[in-house]
Amino acid sequence: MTVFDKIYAVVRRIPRGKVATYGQVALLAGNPRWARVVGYALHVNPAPGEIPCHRVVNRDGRTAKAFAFGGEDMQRLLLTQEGVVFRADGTVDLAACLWDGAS
DNA sequence: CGAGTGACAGGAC
DNA sequence: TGTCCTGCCACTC
Repeated sequence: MTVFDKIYAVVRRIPRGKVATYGQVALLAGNPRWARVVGYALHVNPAPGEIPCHRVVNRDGRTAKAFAFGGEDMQRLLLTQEGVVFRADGTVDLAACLWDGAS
């Protein structure tokens, strides 16, 4: 069980309509210092159809610019379709849609 | 094997 | 309030 596997497992647990921050995923994966690794893990993203990487945003609720599976608009669209609330500035309303990790 | 880089976070200035 | 600097882990050159 590598760190990547843990990260993927956590990301896969993110329920539909909710989002998690890199720090949150890193913490659930076992170590809060793995935020960068989380980013790298999602960057390589071996299973785009299985790992909802679009549900992972930075601590500001802003989506990553270097998104590789369809662009920022695609990520925003996918999240919106799942019920995630976006603010006017294009950021996710973390106060309402942040995954608590209890699921 | 050593150095550099990266979808980040947190604390400091 | 906003921006800069550092720390961490894994991966590539």
